[in-house]
Order: sequence, then C-alpha cells, then structure tokens
Amino acid sequence: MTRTEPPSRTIAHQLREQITSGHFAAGDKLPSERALAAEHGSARNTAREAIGLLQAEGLVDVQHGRGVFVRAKSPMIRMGAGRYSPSLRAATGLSPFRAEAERQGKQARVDVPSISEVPAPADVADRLHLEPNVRVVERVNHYFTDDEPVQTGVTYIPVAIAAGSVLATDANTGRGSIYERFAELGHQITSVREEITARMPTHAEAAALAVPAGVPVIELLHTGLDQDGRPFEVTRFVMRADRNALDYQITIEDT
Amino acid sequence: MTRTEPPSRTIAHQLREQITSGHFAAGDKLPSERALAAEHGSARNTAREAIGLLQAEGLVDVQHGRGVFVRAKSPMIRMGAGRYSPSLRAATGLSPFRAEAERQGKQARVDVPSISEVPAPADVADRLHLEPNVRVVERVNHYFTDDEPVQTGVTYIPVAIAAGSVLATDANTGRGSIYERFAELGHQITSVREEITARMPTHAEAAALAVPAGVPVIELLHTGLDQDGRPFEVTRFVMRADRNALDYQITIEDT
DNA sequence: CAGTGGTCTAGACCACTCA
DNA sequence: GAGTGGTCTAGACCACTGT
Repeated sequence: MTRTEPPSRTIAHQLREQITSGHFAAGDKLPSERALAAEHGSARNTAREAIGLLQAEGLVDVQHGRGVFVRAKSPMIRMGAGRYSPSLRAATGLSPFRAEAERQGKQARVDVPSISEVPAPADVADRLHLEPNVRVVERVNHYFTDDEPVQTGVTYIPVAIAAGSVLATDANTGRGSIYERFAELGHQITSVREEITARMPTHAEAAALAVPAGVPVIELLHTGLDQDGRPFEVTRFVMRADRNALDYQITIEDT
Repeated sequence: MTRTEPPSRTIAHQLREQITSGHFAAGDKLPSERALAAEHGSARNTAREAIGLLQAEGLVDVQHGRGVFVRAKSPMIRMGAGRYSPSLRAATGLSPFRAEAERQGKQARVDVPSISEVPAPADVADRLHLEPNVRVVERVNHYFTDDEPVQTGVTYIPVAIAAGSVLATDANTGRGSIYERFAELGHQITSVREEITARMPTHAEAAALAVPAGVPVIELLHTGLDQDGRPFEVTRFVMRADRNALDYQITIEDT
C-alpha cells in the first residue's frame, strides 16, 4: 500500500536512523554527497536533497568544504523570571543577562548599537497603553556570550519616562541593570508579562544572530510593570533557540 | 566588493521584498516556478531553489498542484500559568486546554491514544526527584482545535501516586481537569515550573502535528508541584509554534 | 486537459578547507 | 591538489489540482 518512497527520502530516512540510533554520534561526519550518491546509485543532487531535508530538521550542520556533521546540542542560556529579582541584581550588580552568563562561566558582552526615538510598533503601544505610533525611546541591544551573538533585545520606553535620564541617551546605563534606573525614576519593577512565540528567523535576523539552518528563534515580548501595575517598558527579545531556554517557576494564584 | 549574488538568491531576495513590501499579500499566489525561471532566464530548478529558501523561512506555503502562497499568520492559542487556576477550573469545569479553546470559540478535542507504564526519561526523572529509569505512568494526549492537531502532551506520574486511581487506567479523567484528581489524591497544584525551548519538529512530530515546512515547535517541560513543594507530575508539551503562544504574568518575588 | 509542484538525471564549474 | 559542499543547466517524467 505504501507508495514507493522517492530515493531522496530513502537516503534521508537511512541517515536519520543512523543518527538517532547512535551509529553516527554528535559531531560525526556523514558520508559525502558524492559517496552517498554512489552508494545509492543516484545522482549527486538526489543525495544532496536528502542532506537538505536533515538540515531543515536541524539534525545536521553542513559546512562548505568540510562536510556534513551531526549537530550537537549546544549549551543553553536559561532565563527565567527570577532574573528580575532585585536582590539578585543587588548581590551581583549585574544585569539579568550578564548574571546568567557569568553563572555559566561565559564571557558576556552587550552592545548597544542604537538609541533613538521611533513610533511605537502596534503591539508595543498596546502593551504600554499608548496610542499606536506615539513616539517612544528605542534602545537596541545585542547580546553575546564568548563573542557569539545569542540574542537581541529592543527596549521601548515611553518618552515621558525616559526623557532626561540616561535611558534616552546613554548606551551604558550604569551599575546594576537598567531596572535600577527605572526604580530611581519611580518605577520599581513589580511584575512582568512575558509573551512567547517561536518562528524561523527572518533573513535579517539569521544574519545578525548567525543562526544556522534548521534553527528557529524564540521571540519574547516582555512588559515590565511597576508597583502600581502600570507598564513602563516593553522589550522584544529574539533569541537563537539552540542557545536559549526559558525557565519559569510560578506560584499558582487563585484569581 | 559584494560578491555577485547567485541567481537563486536574487530571485529569493526579490520575492522576499515583494512579500514584505505588501506587493504580495498574505494568501496571494506567487508566480509559478516555470514563470520565475523564464522571467530570470534561469533553469526551473534555480527558481525552485529560491522558493525553497522562502519556504524554510516560513514565508510561503507550497501546495502541490496549486502553487506557492504567501503564508498568513494563523490565530494562536495562548496559554499561560493562569490556566492552572483552581477557580478557573471550578468555574468552567474544563481542563486548561479546553477552557482556552472555548474562550476562543474553537472546538476542542483531546485524544488519549495511550496510557502505560514506562521507564522515566532522564529529564523527567530529574524533575520528579526519581532515579533514572524508574517506572512511571505515561499518559499521551493529543490536542485538537476544530479537528486540527495543535499540540501533544505526554504526562508522567510516579507510580506511587497514580496507582489505583483513574490516572493510571482511564483516558477520561472525569469532571474538571486532571488536577482535580491529583487534588483528591492529596496533591494540590500550588506552583509550576515551566521550561521552554523551541526547535524544528522531528520527522515523527511533523507527521503527527501536520506541521508545515518552515514552522518550528515549542517544547514545554511542565512540572506540577504540590502544597509541600514536591513534584507530582511532569508533562512534556510539543506545540506547533504557528498555532500556540505562551503568556505569563509573573509577580517578581524577591528571593 | 492544462497548469503547478515533486523528483530525478548527468554533467559542469565554482568556492572553501586542509594537508 | 584532493575532497567537499554550492550552484546551475536542460531536460524528463510523475503526482496533484482544477476547469
């Protein structure tokens, strides 16, 4: 009954089996396209097609001039709501990202390529209780561990809040995290809303984050709420899904 | 200095522009592979390669015999920690998934294709504070909205807890959600830990969830903790990322 | 039946890696 | 220079959709 499987699928299937069974372990090199083609009596393009399928599944890493390798699980940055804990910030004097990176023995770096005033994107305006297109301060952050890009974060702050502070002007926000500055401005982070989706990276994101083929991104829309429950900041994080995980510990509240 | 771009990239680039600029709107049909090839004076395979790039980005939906269409954003199921609220369960008498689906005016269905005893996977055993490979009750759930598969969830319960209850035997866990049964067994869900990652679906998952090309899955490892802070249940959810979002509202606790 | 994507072939040349 | 992936060509036939 099973319709005969096309050769490219057969090759892909066989390689997939060999990978999941452990015949090829993480980091191992697969046979070359030409070798696979010869082995199966197919054209090279057919073998290549099979490799393409595995690549799209994120199973292998194709390296020009070197070969095709079984992809290894890479160590993850795990971020949770605990990262906003004031005492954690006080203890380490570090921003959430830096604290997490250091905890994992990695070298953290944060670049701030731009700070400007822009019209608020629709979803951001909504979270900030602003009219669409109202101008907000936009701070772009690029996060690296050991000089490899792992995530970007674009923070939007109402002009009324940021005006006159370092938030609107300086890449360096000083000791502790940016939340120290918000606290000084009268907005103590008290709760957060985190909305999470995943998707394939856009062309631009793939370039900026050096996302390999077959790896999605996690998009996290973060809203910071102050002691009065009012939103004072929204950040859109885009993270390589193979380098980042989220970890939330939540008490069930009976609302 | 810019190395001349290969024709397939050029075609992809042009189509991408036309999509993001709105020249082709969501649902629009792109020119056929043969038309694109003719237009650019290339072989059909070259145009096809370009389409493949857009497909991997999740930008388009390729339909055999029909054409290539700009992918539309599909409506999302939004799940948050609020879904575990006892009062919500009491009010609706529904499980979290059903409650969310009904809220969005969708027809919910949950299948339970299997209930069995299996050795606990390493990560699950760890979350349950069990030795690896200790046997646990495994309940497999398939979730549908309007008869379309949207997520799967595999729940693991220590045998000591599940033994003798419907949890170990019955697909139907009765009124309310499964958490009512845990409560009756002395485990009131009090907090949850949710660990989130994203990745491309495995071959099997893509088939089971009918995940289109260019769409990742969200994997959520959920641990239910009782009034004593002890884990009594772990569920691994795998969700189509184009149909599911997570939404957490979290009070910052100063640990 | 016409049109569209799915798959394959056989061969070519280019670009990158590494000894 | 040998080996590997990257890209392309030109043509073929199959499978699915819709008129």
